[in-house]
Amino acid sequence: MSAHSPPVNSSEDKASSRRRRGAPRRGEAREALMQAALELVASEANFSAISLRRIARQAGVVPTAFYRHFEDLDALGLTLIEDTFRSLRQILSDASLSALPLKGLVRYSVELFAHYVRDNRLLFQFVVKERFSGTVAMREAIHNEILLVTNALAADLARFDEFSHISQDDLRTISDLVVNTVITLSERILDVDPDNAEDDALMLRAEKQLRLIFMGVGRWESRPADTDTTA
Amino acid sequence: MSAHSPPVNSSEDKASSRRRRGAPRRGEAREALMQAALELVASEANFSAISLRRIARQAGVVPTAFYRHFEDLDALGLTLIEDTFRSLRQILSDASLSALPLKGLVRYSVELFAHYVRDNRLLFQFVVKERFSGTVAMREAIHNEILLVTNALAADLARFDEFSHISQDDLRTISDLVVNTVITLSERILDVDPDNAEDDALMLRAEKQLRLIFMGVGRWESRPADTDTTA
DNA sequence: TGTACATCAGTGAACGCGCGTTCACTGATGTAC
DNA sequence: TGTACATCAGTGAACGCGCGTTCACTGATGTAC
Repeated sequence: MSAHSPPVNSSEDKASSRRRRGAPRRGEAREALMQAALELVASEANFSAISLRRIARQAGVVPTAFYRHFEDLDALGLTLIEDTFRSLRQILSDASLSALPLKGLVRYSVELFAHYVRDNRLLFQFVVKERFSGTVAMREAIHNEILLVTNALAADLARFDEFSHISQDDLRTISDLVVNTVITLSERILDVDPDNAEDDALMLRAEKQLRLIFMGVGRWESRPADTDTTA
Repeated sequence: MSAHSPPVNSSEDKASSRRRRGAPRRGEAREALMQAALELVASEANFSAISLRRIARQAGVVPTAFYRHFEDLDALGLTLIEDTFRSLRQILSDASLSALPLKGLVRYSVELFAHYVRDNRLLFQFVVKERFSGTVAMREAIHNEILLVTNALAADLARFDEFSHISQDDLRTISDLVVNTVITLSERILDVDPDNAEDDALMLRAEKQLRLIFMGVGRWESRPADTDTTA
């Protein structure tokens, strides 16, 4: 650009490079800020590395507008985590897994969960990144929500006759292993291109691992005997 | 402090609040910078949230000294990850697990690993925090190192007669599940006070989960038959 | 339906601060003789 | 052992920049009449 260019150009350039979307309509800024934070975290960094000003810019809003909706960045982060898990809890209770026959349950659950993770990519990417690196409040919130899911799974498992020989405590230990395996699956799905066929291989592996676990449960006694190969 | 205090005091205050340790001796600054980064990440944030200047201050060194040892912060981060895993690989190969009897191996491995994690708290806390939230280069480095450990475990398992009926591919799937379980154990140990007795409960749970997995392996066939409860 | 008014979401200027990086420098350490 | 010199780890001043937060403001929307 020559020094004689009319100033209006540089002003337009500045506006387009600093704002990713048109200014949101009145009342939509809160949603726009949350979406902007998710997009920035997913596309380049973690939450602690993006600034309030960058989020506002991405949302098409002036930095000070942020304070109309959130006290600070922490509050925004916690809201995103609450949103993710409120919606996950809904999905899981709608699915009412314990009403289904045990046969085929593993495949069905893995597919349900993988589908849900793909449908909520940005939210899950956020949670995965912040689970260990977020603020104490964010990490505790995530940890507690995962604990709720684990306990709910243990309660669901307790309703199957096949597991009646397992103690409550052992059912929680088993659920913990299952939940960790499913979390690992989500982390991997999120690491791969959205419509990559590799997803299928990841799901198959997780399925195999879960079936392996339930095979072990078949032989499990809550006071394991010496039949244990590695005791 | 009154307005009449001699200026020398404020100068001393400033020095002590800005420098955590005495200036390192010549040639020790590189180590001091790495240690400072680990301390800051462990005690308050993740790597992307701490600045070059904070690290230098914590190390007792002027900010520009940083450039004598690392090209930028990324280079420091990658060095810390390489260090962690070089040392972990050493431990694991020294332990030569495949030379031990299968009986008792789970307990022995869990204890070895937990001990090692506790002995290298800061390094592991760094890796756990950066595994998903670090730069692409850091995440890839960590991912690749974990893959190496998983493959080594699969190779070790292949040497046991007890697993001769399992295909190479399934051994990797099993090793993957084992490694993920052990990673989860480390994350939990690191989340708890260094000398907290809760560690024992965490180790017992991980041990149970691993024994459960190996019980499943006993029933596993590489082309699983209909005996599978949940197929 | 039309008008006056209150509310409050969004604005834009301004502030002081810590940041990463540059540069020319200093002075301790190791080496050659 | 003693001296002269080269190296280069560590220094300190300086820069321009984006940051979070404050403040007084504007003007669109919803409500009362």
